[in-house]
Amino acid sequence: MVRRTKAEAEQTREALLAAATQVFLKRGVSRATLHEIAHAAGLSRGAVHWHFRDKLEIFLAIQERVLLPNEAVAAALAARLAADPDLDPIHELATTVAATLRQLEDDVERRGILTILLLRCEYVDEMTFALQRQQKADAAACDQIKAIFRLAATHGQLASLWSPELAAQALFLLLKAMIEGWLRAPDEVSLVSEAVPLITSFFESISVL
Amino acid sequence: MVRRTKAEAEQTREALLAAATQVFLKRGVSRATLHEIAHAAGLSRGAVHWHFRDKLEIFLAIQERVLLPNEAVAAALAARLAADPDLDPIHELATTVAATLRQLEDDVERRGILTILLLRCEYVDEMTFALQRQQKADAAACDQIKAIFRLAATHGQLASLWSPELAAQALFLLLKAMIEGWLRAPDEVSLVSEAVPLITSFFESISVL
DNA sequence: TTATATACATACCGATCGGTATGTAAATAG
DNA sequence: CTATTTACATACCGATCGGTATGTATATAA
Repeated sequence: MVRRTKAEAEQTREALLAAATQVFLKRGVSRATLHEIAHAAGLSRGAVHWHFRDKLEIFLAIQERVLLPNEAVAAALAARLAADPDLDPIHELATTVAATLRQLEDDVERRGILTILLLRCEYVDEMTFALQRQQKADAAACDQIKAIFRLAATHGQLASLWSPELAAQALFLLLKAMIEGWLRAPDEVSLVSEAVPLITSFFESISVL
Repeated sequence: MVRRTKAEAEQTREALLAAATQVFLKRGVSRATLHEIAHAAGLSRGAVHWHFRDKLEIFLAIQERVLLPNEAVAAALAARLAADPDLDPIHELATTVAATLRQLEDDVERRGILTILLLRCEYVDEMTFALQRQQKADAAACDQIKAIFRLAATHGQLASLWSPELAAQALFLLLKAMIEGWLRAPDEVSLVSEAVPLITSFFESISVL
């Protein structure tokens, strides 16, 4: 067989990850075979074992390629507020949420990976590490949203019914559940058109008029 | 081996289902072996194959033993309102949600099964049927909650910001996400103490004062 | 009481899969 | 230009697992 250059080798590594994503999606992580992954990439198991120690390493490499939805919201929001600290925090939060949902809806690869994380993976033994990672990321994102709402509360923008922590928790949970519902119903539901009215009502409902 | 009476045979069937639940929880549905299940029940694979065609049949039998959380809320609520149609629908809904959460928190077996459905199962090939069943149950439950809020709206109890459908959807999603978060964090979180304040704020927030 | 069906346990078998050892041609280092 | 390493492909091997066939003692029907 022809030996490849370093650049070509990197390409085959990418091809293996892309193939593994498809195989994980179609067959689930457990049933996915190293041979299936190699074959889907037009390669042999030798290539797989050269680039990755085992299936877990492939899975983790794929997982690290995506931000969880709430993570993405928190990251985008932090970037915006860092660029212009005078922006209205709640307004920016609402805008960022909508923008993140719009981006997500069109990103087929991210949707695939998130589907794998949610519906094609059994979090057991070595895989529990992956779940812990997701939980930490979610907790961090929720904390960032809480900070935003605390800021909003000091500006008197939050209705008295909602503590900043409770409002953040609610938004976090709504986002999570909406996206999970979308991932569960392939092609039946439009994420943005279902989610935006709901978060709009939510933001109006927790805001001081 | 001693042949059992019909009643004893039914007991071993139950023992196999209980053992399978534990094995699914610890090892995930995919990795769970028929031998593991049999061994956990103190039996042999012969017993498993006598009572069940294959692992899928065991899984489906276990799945049918539980109501999904939102299903349980809808069912309990329907029973209450059937018994006394003059009850205040929103108040009963809030009460039923809290009661259902309380029940769920103490029911170790249900928690285990729900954990399997959420985190120990890859919904692929034959398993997609199980996911479809869950989706249908969720949709039905959401529809029942919508009906409650429509009723409340006709009584003028719903704040104008929230359409009955949107309010139902929001409650449905909040419940779902809270319970999923609880299932993901074994023993770290108390479901009731985290969830009740949130749904309380939610109900106050969507209600007309 | 006897025949049959039941409720399992045991044994065998073929398929599959991952790890590893090995082969090999080309890239790259010297 | 040669030696070595790289980037794979191929081959072998042992473990595992599910299906099935078979054994068997007892409950139950007649």
